[in-house]
Amino acid sequence: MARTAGSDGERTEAAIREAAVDLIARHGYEAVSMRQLAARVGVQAAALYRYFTTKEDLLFTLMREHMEALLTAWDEARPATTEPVARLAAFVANHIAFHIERRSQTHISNMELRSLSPERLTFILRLRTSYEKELRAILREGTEEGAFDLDDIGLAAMAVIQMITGVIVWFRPDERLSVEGVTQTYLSMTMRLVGATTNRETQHVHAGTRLRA
Amino acid sequence: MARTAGSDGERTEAAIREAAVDLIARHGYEAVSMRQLAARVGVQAAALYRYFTTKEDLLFTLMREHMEALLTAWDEARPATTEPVARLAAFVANHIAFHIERRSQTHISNMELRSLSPERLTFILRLRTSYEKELRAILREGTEEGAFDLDDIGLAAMAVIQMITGVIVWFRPDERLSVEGVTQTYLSMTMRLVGATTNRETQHVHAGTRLRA
DNA sequence: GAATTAATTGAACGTACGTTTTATTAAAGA
DNA sequence: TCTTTAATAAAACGTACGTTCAATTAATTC
Repeated sequence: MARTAGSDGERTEAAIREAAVDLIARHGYEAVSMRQLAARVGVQAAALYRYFTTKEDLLFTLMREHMEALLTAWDEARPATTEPVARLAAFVANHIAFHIERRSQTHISNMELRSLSPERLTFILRLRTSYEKELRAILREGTEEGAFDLDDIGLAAMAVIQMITGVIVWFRPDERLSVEGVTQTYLSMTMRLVGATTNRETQHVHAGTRLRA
Repeated sequence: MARTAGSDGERTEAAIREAAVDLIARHGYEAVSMRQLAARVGVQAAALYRYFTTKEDLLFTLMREHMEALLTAWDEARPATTEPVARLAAFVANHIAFHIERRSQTHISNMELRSLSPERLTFILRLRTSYEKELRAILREGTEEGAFDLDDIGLAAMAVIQMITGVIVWFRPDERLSVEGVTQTYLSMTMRLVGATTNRETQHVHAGTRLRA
């Protein structure tokens, strides 16, 4: 046997990615063998190496694309307004929507970092940091404007990220809760957490507005 | 060679546990080999099997004892009062103190669940659930009494747990922040999150949550 | 329709793993 | 002191892993 009838590189590569995301999210990177992955795709293990030079290269590709997609999603969802509460709400809503839609990829990006080589780990962490910076900027500027009430911006940012990312640990789309309902609840918890001034728009919003660095 | 001079079963077992916690937390369960672990202990791999029947048995033992220790710690820290804010504050403070003190074990219990057999996984998850029930009870009763303002108890409980467990992801004891400072900040974020009635009770909080020495 | 390129198979390589077995020595008990 | 028990080493077993290589067939190009 050799090349099979109807074989197509693009389709095979897509099938590999899809199967890898599912298997790795379910069993963990180290627990999934190349033979197991190949079997799921319907191909021999050797065929995988036409698309990814090593197993780690496959993992890295999945992670990089996930992180880049997250940054892109936020770039597109980012609101024009400078109003802190609206910006924070947009960030949280986008984060939750993205993570629910891509549960498996997120799980991988959170759990399998230690299987990356040092250079690749650094690369992924840089992407993650630049995403977290977005939240910190919102919280910092909102605090400066008096819309939020925070002592420690970095600490609050970590708390918010942990809280809203935690959704994927327990939330299942088919349950009593809708995505919208969960998002609403998390939005209100977030606003309380950061001490957002409620309902009435803050009068002094524009007083101290500055451009971000 | 055979039994070595000064060898002692109890000391060896303790050394195995200690080395295993450190190595597994650092590299992951699957990435740590029995030979690597044995080398760290200063012993041959075969010697490990005198203390743990399999590699998974070792992992399970570490996890079970960690979860039981967590429940015991809360049992001892549980305040006599029924005052909701004080109870919640005690829970959060104990949780953070415990998790900072046992970073590596917590990391293992959170990350390596999928390496357990189904029965053992169920066992560990049962312990975890019974711990989370404690928090839910506090939030439910506090809400009924009007001390908290929550729509969805279960959802709020998950959010709080995720937030306060997240401390171990980034907190390092030797940094600008002290354990006490971090605990205080998380306490106030938690109280806001659950919509606790403020100020008067807040002072009560501070009085009731002195950290155990 | 011949030549070239794309896609895959099947077999193999070397290595590392968890675990078992057997032998051997140290310590404890009689 | 002699016997028993505790603690370990050393070697081996079978297996599964990531990866490579050569051969082979399908699709595309000229």
